[in-house]
Amino acid sequence: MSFKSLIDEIENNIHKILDDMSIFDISFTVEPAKPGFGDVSSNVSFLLAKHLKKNPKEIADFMSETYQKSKSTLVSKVESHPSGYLNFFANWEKLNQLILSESNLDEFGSVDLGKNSTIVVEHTSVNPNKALHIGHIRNVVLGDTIARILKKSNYKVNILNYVDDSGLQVADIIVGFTYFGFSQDPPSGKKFDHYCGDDVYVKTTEKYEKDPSLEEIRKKTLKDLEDGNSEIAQFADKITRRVLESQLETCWNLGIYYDCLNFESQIIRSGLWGKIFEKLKEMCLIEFENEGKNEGCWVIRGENNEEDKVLVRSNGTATYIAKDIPYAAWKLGLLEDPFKYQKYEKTQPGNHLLWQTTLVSSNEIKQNFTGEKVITVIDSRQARLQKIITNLMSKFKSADDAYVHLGYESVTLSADTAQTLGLDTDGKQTQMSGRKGHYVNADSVYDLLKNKTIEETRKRHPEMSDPEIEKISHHVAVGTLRYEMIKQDLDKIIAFDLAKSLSLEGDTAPYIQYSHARASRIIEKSMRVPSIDVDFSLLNDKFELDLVKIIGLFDIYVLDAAKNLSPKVIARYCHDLAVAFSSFYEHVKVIDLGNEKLENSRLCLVNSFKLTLEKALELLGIVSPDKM
RNA sequence: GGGCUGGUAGCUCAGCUUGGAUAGAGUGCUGGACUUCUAAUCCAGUGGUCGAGGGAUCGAAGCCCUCCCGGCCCGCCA
Repeated sequence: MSFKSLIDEIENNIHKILDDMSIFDISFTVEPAKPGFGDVSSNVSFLLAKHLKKNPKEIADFMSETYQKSKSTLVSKVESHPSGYLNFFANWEKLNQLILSESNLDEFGSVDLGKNSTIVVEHTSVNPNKALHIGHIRNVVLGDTIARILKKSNYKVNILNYVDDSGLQVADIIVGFTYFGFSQDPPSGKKFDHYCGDDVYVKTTEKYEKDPSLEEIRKKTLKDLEDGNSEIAQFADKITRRVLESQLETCWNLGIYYDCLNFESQIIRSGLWGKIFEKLKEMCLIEFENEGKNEGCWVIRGENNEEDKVLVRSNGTATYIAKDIPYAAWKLGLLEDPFKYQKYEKTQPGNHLLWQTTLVSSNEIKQNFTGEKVITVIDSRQARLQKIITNLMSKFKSADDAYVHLGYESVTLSADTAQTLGLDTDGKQTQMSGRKGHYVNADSVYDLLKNKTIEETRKRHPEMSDPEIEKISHHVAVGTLRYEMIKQDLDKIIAFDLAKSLSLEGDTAPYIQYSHARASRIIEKSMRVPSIDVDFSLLNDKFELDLVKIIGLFDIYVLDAAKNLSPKVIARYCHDLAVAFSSFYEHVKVIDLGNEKLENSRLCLVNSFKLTLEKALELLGIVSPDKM
């Protein structure tokens, strides 16, 4: 609750006033005020202006006068602004106590949007034929952050990673291994996923371009992959699992964990498609074409001028999108589960239990990773296909929002970074391409960031041990990378620039983490345990109250982020918190004041800030170091 | 051609869902603050026809329409 308590009080009082006037159908806002306009503002006068045919200022005068008579515990003053706004000033002594006490609770910032319902978040889902590049990281970080925010909002979250182990991209590296003589062992020091992506995949696809006749081999390999008993499929399974393991190392290093790995090959072999196909026919969601260009195919009719989409070819085989339909339905729990479950071979850091589907027998008890709602994180280039699936699922589930495609714009290479990769893009940003080898590996960006941070940390702390520097630098590097991936809106392209991404100043994770380190240091140097049994009336200057206020807004932003599936809301909140604290830090001394009561009150505030920032950063998967 | 999407300060972006006060950050540039709880910081200044035009409104960056510019998608490929 916290700051929300103040808002609720005002909202209730205004409602009562309106009730007395017999006005019931007005949805006014009561929001945290802009700086310089009190603590909370309401636009109620503007809305009444229409209703009562008076000007907003007159109404605001009337409202503020009437409001004085209301029962107030957290409001100290109401003012009507000449513009027509109604501005409220808080009783800070009481609000300080309320906010700072609550911020000490573990569940501070939690909201109950989910009512403990189950939701599936699927993310990552990178073809297991290459290493993750910086574009994949946007997906991974976005998905992981959303999952964290939803957990904080009282959803039970099942996090899935869909492993497309039977597609064309996998076929390509298998062709490389079986026909072009690539060794199964990478050069020493190179991760297996990097080797498959940088060498086998890129060089194999180069060969196709020179010799189009190789297309036959490619097609045949792809077909063999779908038949689980073929030698090729078994070999591919071995290879893709090695790549997957390398990819997971990258994700785990960034603090990203999963609940279950789902394999496309198993979905294909499970026979789920056949069941869905029958259901689609029964429900008349697809049509058989007797003539025209799609003669002999089953299609989904296109909406608003869009082309029809073929689901089943005239030769009876299913297309790519058709494979996604049973999986989507499975995630929503609409199909009888054909899978058994095993623990993944490797343990995730922090002992987060990781399961995987299997079609062979398993001694483990049956698991359930489906959800009442499903969020699938895929970049917006797939928006059209995802829209088709969303439509189908809304028919199956009779709910419009059961299946959500969470789309986001891609990460491109800035002109400068493209140039360092040897590409001339005429001064423009350019799309990454795994096939062509035009990308920046996630692992290498992490390494660069970490090395730079090690250097910076060593400069500041010559006394620090190497393992400690290493640990701090890891958290800062991960934080920097994660923050860059979510701080802007999902519909903005990120033009990744290697040089600029190494900045550790300004609106970056290190700036935010640094504010936490400063707060920790104050507490450490005080040689005291912060308490909430302090005199809250002593916290009364602008820098102190600004900080209390923003601490109190945590749950409001969590709710906003969860409702709108918008992690950048939390990123901005963390930044705002850090700005408020940095400003406080420069202007307000906390220890060695010679006034123990005041020191204790300020220490309580510093500790509240520290605890709240830790919780907020945790939602972004960013660790808060005590020193840096 | 159709569908989706972006256009706000030199650059990168908030604000738009729910119209109202003075359009905010970061970065850049200029200047100032470290014997002090860590300068990965703070403070001040600089910088805006909110892509263009029209419409409804007492009131538009925001809503509606048209247009311009950029990006992505549109296979019986995956």
